Amino acid sequence: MCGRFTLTPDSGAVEAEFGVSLPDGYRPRFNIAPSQEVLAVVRDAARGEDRAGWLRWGLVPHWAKDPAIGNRMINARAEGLATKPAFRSAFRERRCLIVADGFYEWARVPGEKRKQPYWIHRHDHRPFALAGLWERWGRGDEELVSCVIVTTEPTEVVRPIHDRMPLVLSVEDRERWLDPEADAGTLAGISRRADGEALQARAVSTVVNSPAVDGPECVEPLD
DNA sequence: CCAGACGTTGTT
DNA sequence: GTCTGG
DNA sequence: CCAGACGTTGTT
DNA sequence: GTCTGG
Repeated sequence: MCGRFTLTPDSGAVEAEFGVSLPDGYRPRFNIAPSQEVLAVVRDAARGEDRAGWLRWGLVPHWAKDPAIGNRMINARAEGLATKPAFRSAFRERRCLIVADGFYEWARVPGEKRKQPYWIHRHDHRPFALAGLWERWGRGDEELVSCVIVTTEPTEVVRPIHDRMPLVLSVEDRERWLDPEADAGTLAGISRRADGEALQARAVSTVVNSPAVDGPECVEPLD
């Protein structure tokens, strides 16, 4: 699955990769956890351009009575996007890119209780896009704009570590995912497999386990 | 009809 | 054990 | 995902 | 809001 990720490059590298200007408050992050603000790119149909902004991680559907439901809606299985009541409308109308340069997965250590965290990132350390959906909930002061990260089968590099991973989009699929006119077949094709081409995994310290720790020590190789 | 869920992961 | 919060 | 709480009353 | 279950 995907319950923690990183966005460590400086703002210039992110702007260059995605061709957008970043919102206020950008800083490199080494341990982004659910319920926190994540950087996302959405297509602004009115302006005919893509925009980057902050979304709260943990989808709160517009019909939710209690926004705390978002604490549990952090991932959406790609296989169910078109049919699950909680995701269906967002899948049709509100797809987005979640900007990351790596994500964490915890592997069970055979015969032990503890789990070993791994940081999965690109060889070239470029930032990339995770497939996401977003929603608006509430109005006025209460308004909450939230998102969920789509998960799928692991690629070769991730398979030994975990049985799910976020849907990493190729550069070409970013455009298809954001296209409001995208047809169901195209989206299903994209959802089937993450782009694992450039990914590698490194074991890291369990300091990353605590969401309160958000420094470079989270991604340091364990050696 | 109304009531109640609406989700994923991991673990058993 | 299960839920909430980060 | 993991960490940490999990409760009420009354008194300060 | 919309679907499923009773």
